[in-house]
Amino acid sequence: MKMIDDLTQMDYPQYNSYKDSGVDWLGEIPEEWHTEKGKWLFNKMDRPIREDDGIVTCFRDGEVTLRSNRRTDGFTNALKEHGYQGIRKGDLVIHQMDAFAGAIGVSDSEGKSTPVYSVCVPKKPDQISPHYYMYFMRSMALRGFILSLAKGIRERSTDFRYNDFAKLDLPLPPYNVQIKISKFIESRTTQIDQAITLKQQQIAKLEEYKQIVIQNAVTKGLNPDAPMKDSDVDWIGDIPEHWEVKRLMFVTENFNKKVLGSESKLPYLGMESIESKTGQLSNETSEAEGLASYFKEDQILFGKLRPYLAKVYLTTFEGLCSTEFMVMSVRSEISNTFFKISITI
DNA sequence: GTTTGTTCTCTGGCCACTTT
DNA sequence: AAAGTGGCCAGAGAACAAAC
Repeated sequence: MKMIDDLTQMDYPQYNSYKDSGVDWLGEIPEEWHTEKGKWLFNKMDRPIREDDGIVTCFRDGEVTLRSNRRTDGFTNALKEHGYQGIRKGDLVIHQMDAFAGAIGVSDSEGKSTPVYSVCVPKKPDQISPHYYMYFMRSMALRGFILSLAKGIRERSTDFRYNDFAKLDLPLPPYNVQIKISKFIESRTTQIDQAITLKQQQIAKLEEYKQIVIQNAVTKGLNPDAPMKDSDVDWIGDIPEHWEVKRLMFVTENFNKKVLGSESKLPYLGMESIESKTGQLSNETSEAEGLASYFKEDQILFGKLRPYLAKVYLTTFEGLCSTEFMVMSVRSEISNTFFKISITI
């Protein structure tokens, strides 16, 4: 928790005075900043390609790099590479079709790309930082700004081309401030990413520990000092002395009643209704069609299909389920919940 | 320049056929 | 009739290509 607090403590410097930018969607900006149209800031390039250029892709996470740096397949490949253009390191690349989803970035590679990218270069390199505008535009994109400019009706394709960019009023902080802002974002996001990685490792460890706790409890009991004996079953190993090993067939009954779904009003559970591993019931109960299996309260449903998904559910009501579930009644001397946990792991 | 269509991958889920 | 085996399918997500 401490780490999160540290990271989210705001320590942004405040400016002494702000002014109205004169642009609706920008609101107030610091006194010493200006605004400029995109076309004043960047030129759209259209470079010829070179012989040994590799293909550069602008990804939605903002990385602009040679394809070969990320993966080798999964791309749609051009047959003729019609209209391909050159890209240089440091170019600001705006993906006309995917900008709305964040595909805007500064290239770290040299190469060629599809013509749907707007490849931009600062008009005055000593006054304009591509990185600052990359962060600015990505932030706008991810907040839905570009989507809001959409003129078309197609769902996952919002055109955002250089001309649209050219018409936008953008903030223009002094150059050294642009650099500062970019550096700040970079170091902050790196820190946050590191924190995320750390947390994920901790979560993974805890998950593993949870499994061990459960597994030990169901296979070895709660008393660590209890005398053990060999269960004579390879995959179980030692068990407490006073335990027995029984085949599933002796503790459960395969309860198998098939019903035509259309003849019943009972709620129906499909495979998708039970969450993997956790055995949680999602609220999606639906109408049964065709043949279904019938179950009563307090029975165990075990997903037979792709059993590694570990879909196990202890029923709390009467209903129908997909025939891909095995319906089992647990004999009275065994605890339902214990059984459920045992077969889930 | 615009718009519409492709291609691939991944994931989760259903179904049919053969064998016990 | 249950169990085992493999194929099929749909939908979402990604990243474009190419035809107008």
